[in-house]
Amino acid sequence: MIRPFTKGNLLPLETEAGTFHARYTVQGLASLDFPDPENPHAVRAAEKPSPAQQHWHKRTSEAVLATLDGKRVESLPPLDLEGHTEFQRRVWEVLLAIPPGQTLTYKEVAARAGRPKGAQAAGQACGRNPIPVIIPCHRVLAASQKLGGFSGGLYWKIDLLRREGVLL
DNA sequence: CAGGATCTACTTG
DNA sequence: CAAGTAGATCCTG
Repeated sequence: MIRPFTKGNLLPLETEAGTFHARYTVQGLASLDFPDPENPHAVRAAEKPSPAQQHWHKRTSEAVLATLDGKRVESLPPLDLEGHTEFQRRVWEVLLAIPPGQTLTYKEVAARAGRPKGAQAAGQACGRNPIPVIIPCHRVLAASQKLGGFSGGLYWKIDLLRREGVLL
């Protein structure tokens, strides 16, 4: 995934599942990328973070590691969701409230975001989530209890759910 | 206006 | 069951 004109500092985040990359602006965590599937432990960048960013990165790392372990996240860094729409932010707020091991359907997410008939729009918003894992878009399934989609690759959706003990 | 990480309600093998 | 069709819905660029 190439992001040529993004701003902020990109910091590597080591896990047993590979090296994620977190990007921070002056406002907080702005995006999280999955490890490179070709070379999971490759480090794409290690820029010089501000003290605040270093502090945030520690919390991000703990949150990602906890989620990979199926555990509840204690605290999050500030999230920089600027540049997105009202509806998207509402959907992401809904996702943040889903505990590990639990799932909602796209329809339920839409309803909680205030648009009971906007299931497809909710799916669209999930697909644009810039901070997967932390904003747990993997905990949203189709109404048929089937998987639905996942922009990070369905492998990750299955793996993250399995780590939380969700059976499909 | 077309296109989605959808849903429901069909109909057909 | 699975797969296909059709229409409804609504946010996005």
